[in-house]
Amino acid sequence: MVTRAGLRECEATLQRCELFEEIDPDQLFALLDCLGATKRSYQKGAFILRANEAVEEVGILLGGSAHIIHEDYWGNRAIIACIEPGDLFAEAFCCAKIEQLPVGVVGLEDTEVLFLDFNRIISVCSSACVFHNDLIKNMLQILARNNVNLTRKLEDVTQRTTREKLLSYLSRRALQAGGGRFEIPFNRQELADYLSVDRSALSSELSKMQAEGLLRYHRNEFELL
Amino acid sequence: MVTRAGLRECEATLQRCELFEEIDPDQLFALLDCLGATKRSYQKGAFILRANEAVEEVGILLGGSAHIIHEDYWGNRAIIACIEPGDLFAEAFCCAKIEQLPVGVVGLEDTEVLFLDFNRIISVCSSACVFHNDLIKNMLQILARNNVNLTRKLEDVTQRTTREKLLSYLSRRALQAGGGRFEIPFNRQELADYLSVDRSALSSELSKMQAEGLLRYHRNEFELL
DNA sequence: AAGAGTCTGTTGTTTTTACAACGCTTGGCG
DNA sequence: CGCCAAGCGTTGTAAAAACAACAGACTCTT
Repeated sequence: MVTRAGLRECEATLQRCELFEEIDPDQLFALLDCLGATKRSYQKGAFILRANEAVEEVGILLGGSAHIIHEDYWGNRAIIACIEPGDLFAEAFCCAKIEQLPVGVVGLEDTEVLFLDFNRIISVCSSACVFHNDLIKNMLQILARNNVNLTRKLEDVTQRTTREKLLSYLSRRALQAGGGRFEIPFNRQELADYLSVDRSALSSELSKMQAEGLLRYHRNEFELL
Repeated sequence: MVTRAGLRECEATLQRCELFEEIDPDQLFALLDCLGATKRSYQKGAFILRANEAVEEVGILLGGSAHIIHEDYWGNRAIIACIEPGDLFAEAFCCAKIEQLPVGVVGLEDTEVLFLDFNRIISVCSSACVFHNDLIKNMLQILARNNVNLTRKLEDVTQRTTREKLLSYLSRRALQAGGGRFEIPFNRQELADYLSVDRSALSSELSKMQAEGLLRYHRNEFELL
C-alpha cells in the first residue's frame, strides 16, 4: 500500500499512463487506494521481475528506466523493449494468466514502480466504486491496440523480400492517410529496424523503386504512384 | 435478436468458443439473450464485414467458413486468416475502437454468424446479470494470449537469417518443454511458413546445424545440444 | 564560416536465400 | 504386392540481402 503523499510527485507520470485515460485526475488517488496499489523501489541493475515467476500484478514505471530482456536456451540475452516512466508492463502476461514469465525486467538505473493487482482491477470491489469499468475498458483497449499493431507489423515483416516489406508498409500508410501522399514517422535506420532489414539495402531498394516509377520520395515524405 | 430455438443446433459450436470458457452451458442462452445476440446469414462470396466499416460487434462463426482478406493500395488481395466454426473474429478491432476496419471478411460458402454488441459485453446490464465479469475476463484473456503469441512469432520472424529464426523458435520450444528434447507441432512446410522462409532452405539449414553438432532431429522430434 | 555529427544514397563484395528439380522414404490402400 | 501421395532432404543456379566503406547533403554549434 502506498500513501497519497508518496505518489503525489508522480501524478503527471501516472496521468500519462494509458491505463488511466479518461479517468478523472481528482479521483486517481482514491482509485489507487481502492486497488491497493503498491510502490516499490529498485536499485540500478536489480530485477524488477524475474523470468519464470508468475505475475499477478501489472507494473507502471514511475521513475527511472528499464529493459525487458529475454534469455534463450543457451543463455544469450536479448533486449526486447525499453520501458520509460508512464509505461505499463507485464499486462499481457498478467491477463493471459501466463504461469511462467518468459522474460525478465531489469532496471537500468534506480527505479520506482507502481504495481496493481490484476484481480482487483477486473473484479467489482466491495465498496462498489465506479472506476473498474473504465479501467477494464482501458485495459481492453490497450491489449487490443497492441494486438492490431503487432498484427500489422507481422504482416510487413513476414513478406519475403525487402521490396515486398516496403510495399506492405507503405501501402498501409497510404490507406491510412487516405491517399498516395503521406509522411512516415521513421528515418531510414528506424524503418530498416522496423522492417527487420539492412538500412543500406533498404535505401538502395527505395532508389530502384523510384527509378521504376513505383513511387517518389524525399526524406520521410512519400508518394505512391 | 435470435430465438433460443434458432441457436440450439449450434450449442456445441458455441461452447467451443473461447469467449464462453468457464461459462455454464445451461446459462449460455440466457446470456446470449441478455446480450441481444443477433444471428445473420450470408451467401457464399458475400461480405460478412467490409473494409472501412466501423465495427461495434464481435463475430462468432456458427456455420460455414470465411476468409479475412486485406486489400492493399493497388488493390492486391491477400488472405490474412481462415475462420472456422467456433472462431471469434473482429474482437481486436472492436476493443481497440478502430474507426475503419482495415480488413474485410468474406464467406467461402453459405455462412451463419452470431454477433454480440461489444458495449453490452463490457457494461454491467440493468438486470445485473452475473455473466459480464466472466465474459470480460475471457475477452481479456483472449486478447492477451493473442498478444503473447504475436510477440513470440514476431521475435522469431524478425531474426535476420534462417538459422537465427530456427534457433529463436527452437530455443523457445526447449525452454517451454523444460529441456533440450521436445516435439514441434509443425511439419517442415508449416514451420517454413511460420518462420516465413523457404522450405528447402529450412531443410538444408537444419542439416547444416546437425552436421555442426548444434542439434539433433528426426522428423518433428528435436534435441538441442 | 568552419567543423562535427547525422542522415541518406551508392557501390562492390560476400553471404545467404529462393527457386526448381529430383530422389528417397514412409504410409496408406486397392 | 504394387501403386500412389506426402513429407523430407539434397543439389545447383539465380536472385537477393547483408555487409562494409565511402561520399554528399544537411543541421547544429561554436
